[in-house]
Amino acid sequence: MSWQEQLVGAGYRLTRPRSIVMEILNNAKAPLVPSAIFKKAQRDGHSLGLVSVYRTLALLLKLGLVTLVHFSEGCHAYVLVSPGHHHHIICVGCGKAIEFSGAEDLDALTTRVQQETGYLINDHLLQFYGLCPACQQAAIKEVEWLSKNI
Amino acid sequence: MSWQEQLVGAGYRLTRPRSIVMEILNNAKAPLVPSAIFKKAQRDGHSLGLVSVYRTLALLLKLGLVTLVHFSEGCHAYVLVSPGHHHHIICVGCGKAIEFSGAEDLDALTTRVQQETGYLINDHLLQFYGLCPACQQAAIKEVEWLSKNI
DNA sequence: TCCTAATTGAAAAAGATTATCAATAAGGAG
DNA sequence: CTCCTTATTGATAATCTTTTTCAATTAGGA
Repeated sequence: MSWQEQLVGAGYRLTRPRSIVMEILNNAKAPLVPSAIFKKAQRDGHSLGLVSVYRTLALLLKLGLVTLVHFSEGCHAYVLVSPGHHHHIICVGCGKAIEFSGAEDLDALTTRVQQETGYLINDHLLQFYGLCPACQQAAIKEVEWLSKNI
Repeated sequence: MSWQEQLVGAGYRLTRPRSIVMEILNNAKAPLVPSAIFKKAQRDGHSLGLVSVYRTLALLLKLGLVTLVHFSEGCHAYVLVSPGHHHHIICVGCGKAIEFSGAEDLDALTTRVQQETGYLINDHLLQFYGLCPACQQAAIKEVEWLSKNI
């Protein structure tokens, strides 16, 4: 299914700005930040507002047509690390983050990806997202309450 | 080695603002953004400039005492995804990103972390960073040139 | 071709981050 | 313990990113 079909299928209109953004992303060899997409569009002679770039990206993200790439700089949250532990699992309910060990588990994957892609890997970013035990309990209680009162 | 020793050992001074930031991070149950650290300090009656929070975090990051946590929102770069492929390896030389498959390799780790932490995992973020083949070549040429001309 | 509602763009607001520079304070020397 | 030097701080301002607002535009069905 083409992205146009996905877009229309989800009830959105196929518009000029959306086509421009998709075309630019399609021709890009590296991830682009919104302002870069905006500038590229201008250089290509397209009329496109920066705000529309933001809105289009948010939509494409929702549709799963694009994904985010995290560089080391930017706006992030900070947590302390223990020696040797550099991976976190973050609760999407309350934000609580705890560390977990297991970088070794990535070794096999790292080696394989290096061979397949030809890239020389020297760092990685791995994070899990989920519900902490407390938020799981809260979610269960919520469901119980709903089933009893609705 | 305590963080104070690490700080001083690296040639930095042990100051009030740095202690406050470390204490707040130490007591935090979730990752904190700079402004949240700043507000917490104010609520605790500490005098601390927001700018110092930024500077302190940058320093702690350099020393490896804190790490970044990436939430799904925020300022990031965007790339297209292929169906089923949601992981990227990004060249730190030129920014070029390509996808790789292998989410299955995380299954065992996911299961183990779920058991160990009690979290219910429903998403993850995995990215590799390294040098693409072209940038590796460029790096090799650079070294050759240096060894010949210096 | 017309109509309606989704979408856009410009401007402004809100937030986040960085640069500047005089005032302050950490920590070694005496 | 006091003084001195210099790293560090905090206030202000500048810069940049992202979101909000709202009137004008336009996609796509009638």
